[in-house]
Amino acid sequence: MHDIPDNETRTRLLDIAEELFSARGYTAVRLRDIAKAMGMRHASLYYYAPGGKEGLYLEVMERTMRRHHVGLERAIAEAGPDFRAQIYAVVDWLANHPPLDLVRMNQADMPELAHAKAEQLMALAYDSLRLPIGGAIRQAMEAGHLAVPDVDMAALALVSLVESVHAIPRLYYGGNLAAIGRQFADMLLDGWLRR
Amino acid sequence: MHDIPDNETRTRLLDIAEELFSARGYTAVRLRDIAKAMGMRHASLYYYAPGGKEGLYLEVMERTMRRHHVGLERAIAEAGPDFRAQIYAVVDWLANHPPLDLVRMNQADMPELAHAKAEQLMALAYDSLRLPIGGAIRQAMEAGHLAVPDVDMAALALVSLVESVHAIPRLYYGGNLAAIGRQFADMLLDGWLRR
DNA sequence: ATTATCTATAGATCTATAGATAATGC
DNA sequence: ATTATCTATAGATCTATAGATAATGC
Repeated sequence: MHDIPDNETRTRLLDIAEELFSARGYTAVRLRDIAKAMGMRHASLYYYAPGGKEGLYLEVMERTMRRHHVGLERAIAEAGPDFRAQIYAVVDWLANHPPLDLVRMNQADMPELAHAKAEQLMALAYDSLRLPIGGAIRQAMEAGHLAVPDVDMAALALVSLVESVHAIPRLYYGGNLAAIGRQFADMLLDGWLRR
Repeated sequence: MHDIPDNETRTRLLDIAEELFSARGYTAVRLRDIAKAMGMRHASLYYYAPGGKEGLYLEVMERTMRRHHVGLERAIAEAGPDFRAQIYAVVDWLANHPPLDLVRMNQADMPELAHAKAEQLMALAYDSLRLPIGGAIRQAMEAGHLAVPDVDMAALALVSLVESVHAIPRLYYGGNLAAIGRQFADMLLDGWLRR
């Protein structure tokens, strides 16, 4: 068996696979689709991804989640001490990456994978979002700026709410996902009710 | 060609197909899965659904959305005048029906269907949620109880937020989806920030 | 000799159709 | 005669593998 190359073409494969898997999920993406976007025959994908479709999906999604972990951590750190600025940094980060549909992953993608691998991936996914965002929330809680019933749930709620911009038909918005994401985040921060 | 029967078996088919399509989406559900849950051979499904997989999906999801429209309308009406009670009624309604993943529908399911049918279904989906929930929001706005930047967006945000309970691993919660849904809705109504 | 592709194809799986069969209803 | 299933199978599509081929590197 050949060594798996670690070059530009391979990262391009991971990027393209990420884009497709993130948007459409495990089953709806065919190796053909990935190959077409790569400009090669689907058989050639096995040169870069000997683990086949399942191996590629797992590798790609793990990479996605690790990137989110460090990226969110950094985005929050660079946003300074203001909580809303930190949340906007989270929104901008999420809006500038492929959609992250945790419901679909949980309900549709995971059942197609080996059980142990699936559990491991979902645990990584939750940690990658929970830890950075939860950290920011916890800090603001301790400073007395906000009150949420459960920090982890709140972090998950923010992600789900922001990601729901991908459910808005393209016609409806000007294409600026981050702007709508911030609007959604504002609703969550300020609340609907007048006081 | 035979007439399509309109009996108990057929509604059972629609119910089972709804459960599976709603949870896992168009491509991840095989006619075999539906047949297995029905306790028949997959070829027999064509007796009740001559439109095949695509026809069945469209019919089932249209039925789902129409049911949501009238069901939400009624649930809100029966909740009385208090806005939070109306929102809880929405949460309870959504929590007691199969998951509704608009991002997955938009990004993964629709591209698999005939374009015109897909557009029609998504329009129906948005209207079915927007009209009842948006109605309740608008009324509370006019009464001066709340302020949201965009009523339709707010309605979509609520649905997405509540449906995200389906992203929580079963282990984590006690199984009471509606309770977590209410907790999420409270976050949106009251806001995270202290004032 | 190694690297990065391709063609060809096996094998599995899926949707869909044709036609047989058993049970029920007139 | 109608209704509700089934078996068998065609045809399409998907993943995966084997082995050929061309280009590049030593």
